Amino acid sequence: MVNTNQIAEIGLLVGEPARAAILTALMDGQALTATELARCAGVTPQTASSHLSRLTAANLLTVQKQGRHRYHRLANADVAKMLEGIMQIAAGTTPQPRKIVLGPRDTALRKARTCYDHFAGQLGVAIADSLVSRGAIEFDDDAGLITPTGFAWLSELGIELNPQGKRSNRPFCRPCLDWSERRPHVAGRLGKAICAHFMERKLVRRITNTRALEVTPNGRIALRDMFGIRDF
Amino acid sequence: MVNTNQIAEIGLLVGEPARAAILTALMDGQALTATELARCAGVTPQTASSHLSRLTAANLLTVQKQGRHRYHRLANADVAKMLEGIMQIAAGTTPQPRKIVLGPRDTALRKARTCYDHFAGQLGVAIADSLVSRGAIEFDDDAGLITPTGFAWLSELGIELNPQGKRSNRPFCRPCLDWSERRPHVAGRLGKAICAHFMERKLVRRITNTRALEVTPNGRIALRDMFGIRDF
DNA sequence: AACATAATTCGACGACGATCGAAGCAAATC
DNA sequence: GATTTGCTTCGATCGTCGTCGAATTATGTT
Repeated sequence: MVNTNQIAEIGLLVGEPARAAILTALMDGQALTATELARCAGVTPQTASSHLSRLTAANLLTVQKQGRHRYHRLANADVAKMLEGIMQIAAGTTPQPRKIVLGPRDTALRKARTCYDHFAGQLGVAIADSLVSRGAIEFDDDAGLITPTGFAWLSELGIELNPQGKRSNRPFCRPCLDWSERRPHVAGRLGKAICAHFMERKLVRRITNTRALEVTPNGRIALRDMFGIRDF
Repeated sequence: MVNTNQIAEIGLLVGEPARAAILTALMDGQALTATELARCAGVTPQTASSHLSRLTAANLLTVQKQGRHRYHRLANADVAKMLEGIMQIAAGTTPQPRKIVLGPRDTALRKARTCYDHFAGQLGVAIADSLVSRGAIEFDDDAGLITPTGFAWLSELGIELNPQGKRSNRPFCRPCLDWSERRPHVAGRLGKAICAHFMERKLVRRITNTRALEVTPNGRIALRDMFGIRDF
């Protein structure tokens, strides 16, 4: 049984700016080294190290040794999902002052980024809209479903979903409310599959040191042909 | 755009045992007074008051004045969902020492309780299992769906769902992984509707001062007739 | 072997915040 | 009006934790 102390422990871990920065930096599913995380959290490596060991001890992160580097990543998708939930609330907390000018980095993040293992930002939302409008998926606040025709169509595009080993015989997908767009994008198995598809074929590429993504020329063509998205 | 400080702020709020206790006490959707919350968090009313004002300022709680009492409740279902997510992780954090003996209160909570607006515990899981086994709903890790036959059958039982005004034309429901049973129970609109149905007809009743529920004699009959659940 | 870099541990400092007593308000009851 | 009860504000105390400098360990490079 979960007691309140265990809950508070998790909250405490997230409730520290440096650690929150580390966790959000890892939200895109990448594995980063301790020093990289220190830099993006704005603290010294010693401090980051202490944070990382605490996060790892609590099973929020896992470490992978590779030479003299230690790569840190989120322990599993559930942790990402929890962080999503917190970000959802955090976004609504302070009606943040209407920013007049967005920094270029912010703009890039809004445009396209990864969210653990799937697309988010305007790109993520545009893909979701396209899938909904052509009846490939159906969305609700809490749930999503891939229609039979959608399943077949995605298959033709080369996006394979493997629902074997699943409790259900229908292919589900998960809507994830985008905190920048305030509209749902596709998460879950389908979101992961789409993201992987684009990554493998180098249709998108990570902008170094951010969670932001850049759509390559081939990617632009693919977005138009697959999803009818023209302005990327 | 959500920055890390906003996230840390939420974490900080949850990351304090007294506040975590307050939030979990409100997880069942009830509204409680400041002193009640103080007692169940194990702090003095002054301390609780300070916590409550912070939680309210952050829009995690809302207050409702009624005479000389101030009733506090979770601001919305999203907050409950966020807490669910945290509890999910908290449950997995420490492989808690295998409890040999459970206190009577724990047993009652495991047996049946509310989770914001729906059933949880053995009761919640049993109902979910029953719905799945008779094909009324289908579950996946992240999503759930009410089948057409399930929809009709629930209607006959007097459990009405109103999917009007919703984005989708299909009735979805949300699986919510039960932290005591480690299996999904029904949340979302359907979960709420079932819970309301049972509450209205006094088929279950709250055990005072806990989130635990008691099944009344009529409730036992209803559970058997509706869902084929015999051992409650 | 010597050196450079990644990462951790240790210790000390400083700040934030949780707590409760005392006092102050507000609303109901006598 | 006086009293009781629910709740909040203020102020002081005390712990905890985040931080970084210095030193240590580990790995890779020259």
